[in-house]
Amino acid sequence: VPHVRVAVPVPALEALTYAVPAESAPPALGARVLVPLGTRVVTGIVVGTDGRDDEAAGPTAARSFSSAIDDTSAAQVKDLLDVVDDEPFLPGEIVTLASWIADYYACGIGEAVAAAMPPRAWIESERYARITPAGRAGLATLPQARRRVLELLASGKPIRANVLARQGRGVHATLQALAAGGLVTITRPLVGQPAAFRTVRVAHLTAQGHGVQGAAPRPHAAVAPDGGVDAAAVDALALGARQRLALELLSGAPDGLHTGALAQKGVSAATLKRLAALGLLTITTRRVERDPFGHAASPIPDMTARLELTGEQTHALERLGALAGTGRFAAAVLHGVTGSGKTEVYLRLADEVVRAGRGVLVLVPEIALTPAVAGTFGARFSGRVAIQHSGLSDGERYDQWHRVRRGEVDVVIGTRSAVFAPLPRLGLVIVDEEHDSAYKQEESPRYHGRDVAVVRARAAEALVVLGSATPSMESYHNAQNGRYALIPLERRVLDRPLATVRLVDMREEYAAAGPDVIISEALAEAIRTRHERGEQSVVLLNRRGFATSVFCRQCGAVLECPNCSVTLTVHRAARRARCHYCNYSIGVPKACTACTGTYLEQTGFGTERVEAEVAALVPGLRVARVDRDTIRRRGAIMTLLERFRAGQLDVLVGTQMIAKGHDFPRVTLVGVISADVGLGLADFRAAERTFHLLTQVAGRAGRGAVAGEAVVQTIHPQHYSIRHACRQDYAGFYQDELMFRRSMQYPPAVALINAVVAAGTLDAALADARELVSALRWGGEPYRVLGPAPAPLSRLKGEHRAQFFVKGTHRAAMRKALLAVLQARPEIRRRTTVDVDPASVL
DNA sequence: AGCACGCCGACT
DNA sequence: GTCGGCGTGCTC
Repeated sequence: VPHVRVAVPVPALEALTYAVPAESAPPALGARVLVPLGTRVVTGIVVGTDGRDDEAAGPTAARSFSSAIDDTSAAQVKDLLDVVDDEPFLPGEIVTLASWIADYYACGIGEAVAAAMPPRAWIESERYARITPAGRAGLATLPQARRRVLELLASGKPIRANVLARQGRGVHATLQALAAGGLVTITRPLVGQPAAFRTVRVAHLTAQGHGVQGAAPRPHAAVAPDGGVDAAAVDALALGARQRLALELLSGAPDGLHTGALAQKGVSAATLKRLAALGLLTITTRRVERDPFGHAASPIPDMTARLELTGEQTHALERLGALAGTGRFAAAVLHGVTGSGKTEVYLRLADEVVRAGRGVLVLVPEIALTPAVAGTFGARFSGRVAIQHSGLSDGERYDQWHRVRRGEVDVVIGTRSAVFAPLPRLGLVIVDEEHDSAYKQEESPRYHGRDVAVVRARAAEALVVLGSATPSMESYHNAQNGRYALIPLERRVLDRPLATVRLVDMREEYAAAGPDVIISEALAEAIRTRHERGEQSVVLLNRRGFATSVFCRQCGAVLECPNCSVTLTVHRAARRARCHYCNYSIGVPKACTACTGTYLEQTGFGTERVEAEVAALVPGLRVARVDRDTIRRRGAIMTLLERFRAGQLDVLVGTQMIAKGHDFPRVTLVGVISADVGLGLADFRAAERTFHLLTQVAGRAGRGAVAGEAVVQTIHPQHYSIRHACRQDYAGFYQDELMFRRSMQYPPAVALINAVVAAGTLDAALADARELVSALRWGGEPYRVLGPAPAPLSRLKGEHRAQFFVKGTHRAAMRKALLAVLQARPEIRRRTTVDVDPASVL
C-alpha cells in the first residue's frame, strides 16, 4: 500500500503518514488531501510520497520520515479520505522551502506550509450541534448550564459549536455531555471552497438591440401578435428615456457593460430586465479578478517615464545584470544611500530578467507605508504583475495568488509572505530595505523574509538583491566576507547633498531651561523658520501616546498593567491609560488606585504630547500625527500622507512609520525627539536599530531642490550609533558595532537562538528554563548557553517568562540539541517559544 | 451522584 | 489548533 507524508495544520507536529486507498491515485507532492485527524477531517499538504521520501522534501524531512515510520509501526496508519488536487497545489519548490523553514526555525511542518498557502485553500470539518426531540422534551428539567446551551439550539437549526462556545465557558464539555445523553446530535460537515471568483453581471446588446439602437421613438408601440418582437416591430417600439440610454451606452461597448457600471449612469436593474424581456439585450455573469490596485487611496503615481541613470546606477545595473545573466545563484547587497535611486535600478534589472523569460519577486517591508515601490512596479509591468500583502482582502489575495499559480504574471510584489509566491522560473528576488525588522515574523513560523528569500533564490539558481541605505549587520557581514557581492550607490541622484545634521545635547537644554523641555530651542526655531519659508518639517519620536506613566506623588505607586510588567501609557484623546503589549486599558484615574491620593502626575511623553507641543510653537501651524493610534482605519495613512504631500499640512509628527521610504520633496527639516529611545533597551540590536532609524529619517530631508537639515535631540550625543548616524557614516557604524557584537558574542559573530519559557509564576518559569539549560550543558557541547534569566518583559499577557540563549557557530547542532531537550519534556515544550535568529530578544 | 470546569496530551 | 478524557471541587 503506498503511503504519503502529510503536513496537517497543527502547530509543532511533524508530517503524518497516511495510506493511499487502492481506488485512489497517489497524490502528487504539494497536492491537498483530506485526512482524518482525531475526530476531525482536515486539509493536509502532501510533503513526501511513498516509502521513500521525495527528493524535493530535503534531507531533514527524509530523516524524520524514516524515523516516523519506525515510530508509527505500532500506531494505526489511517487512510486518506480524498485527494483534492490532481496536480500539485503548492509547487514542489515551495514545499521544499516550507520543509526548510520547519527544520531551520524549529517549527511544525504544518505551520510552515500554512504560511505558504493562499486564503480559502482549506477544507475542514466543523462541528455542528442540533437539538433532538428528546432534548426538546427534557429542556425544562435540565440543570442550568445544559439548559442554557439547549435553549440556544431550541429553534431546531444546527449551530456551529464554535459559535455556541462564544456564549460562555465550558460549552464544549456541555455539548459533549448533551450528546452522550442523546439530547443533541453532533454533525461534522465539511466546509470550505467558497466561490473562487467575484462574479459580475454583464449586459450585451443582441442583434435586435443593435437594430433598434438610435431609432427615434414612435408614438405607437408595435408588438407582434405572437408576443415576440421582430426586427421591424422593434423599430416601432416606444422606448423610455432610460431604456434608450441603456441601448446607447451598450452600443459603444462590444464587450458589454457591468450592470454596476450601468447603474451608476442611472440605468436600473429593472430597466435592463425589461429590455432583456424584449430580447434587446442579454445578461450574462462573468468571473472577474479583484483588482488590488483599484482601491488605492490615492492614484498610483505614474512613474512609467524612464529616468536617466547616473554613472553609478549604470555601473550597478551592469554588475547586477551580469550576475543575473549567469543563471546561477548569486547574492548582492545594493548599498545605496537614501535618494540614490535604487528603485530605478531594481526596475531595469527586473525588466532584463523578465525579458530573459524568468520571474521576478520583489519584497518590501510594508506596502501600506511604502506604496511608491509597489506602484512603480505596478505601472512599469502593467498587467503582468501581482501584489500580495496583508492589507488585501481574502478574496483579493486569493485572486492574486491564483494568477501567479496559473503563470499569468512575471512580477510579484509583496510583503514577507510573498516570498512563498508560486512564481515559476524564478530568476530574481529583490529585498528592498532588507534591514527592516518587519521582515521577521514574530509568531510561528518565526521566519525572516530576507533569509528565506536567499534560500529560495539559491534553490532556484536565481539572483537575490538585498537593497538598503543601511544594510543589516548580517548582510553587510556577508558582503565583507565575500559571500555576497557588494554594490555601492554613494551619491544621490542629481547630486543632491545629504541633510546636514545638528546634534542637540538635551542635558544642556535641561540645565538651561528646566527638566520639562520637550522641543529644544534649536528645533523650535528651525520649525518656525521652515513655516515662514513655506517649507515642511517632519518630527520623529518613536514612542506613542501622551504620557508614558502615571505616578502618585503621595505613595510613589506607578500605574501598571495588571497583565504585563510595564506601565500604562496615557492616551489623552482617547482618555484611556493603555498597555501597548496586551491592549488592556482603563479610564485615566483621578485618584491613586493604591492609596486613593489625588496628587497624580503624568510623566514621560510620546507623539501625542509632541504633536501638541509643536502645534503650540506657531499659531495656526497645521500639524498632523502619524502613528498606530491615528491610522487605525485602512487607508488613513495614505490620506494623511497625501495631504502632507499636497502641502495641506506644515508638520508631520510621528513614530518610525514616517521614517520609511516616503519621498516628500518639500520637506527640508527633520527633527528627532529623544533619539535615544531604544538605546536603553536590553536588546543587542538596540544600537543598530537606532542607527537605522536616524539615518533613514535624516534621509527624508532635502529630497527636493532645497537642501535638508536634521536636528537630533539626545542625552547621549557621544553614543556611537548617534554619532555615526549624524555623519551618515555607515562604514564607521558597522566597524564599531561589529566590534561590540564580536566582544559580546552576538550575531553576526555567532548564531543565536532565543528560548522563552512561560509559566504561571516567575519561579516556575525559571525552574523549567533551568532544567532545559542544564540538559543542554552536558560538557561537550559545541555551543554556549546563557541564562536562564527573567525575560526583559518578565510578565506578558498574564504569563511570567524566563529566557535563555544558545550561542555558537554550528546552528544546526544548536537547534538539534535544543529540540532533543524539548522533545524529552513535552510539558515544558508547549510553553516554550524558540526563536532562531531573533530580530529582538525582548 | 451529578455537574461544571480546567488542564493535559494526542493528533498518523 | 481542536478535541476528548480525566481529575477536582462544587452543589443539590
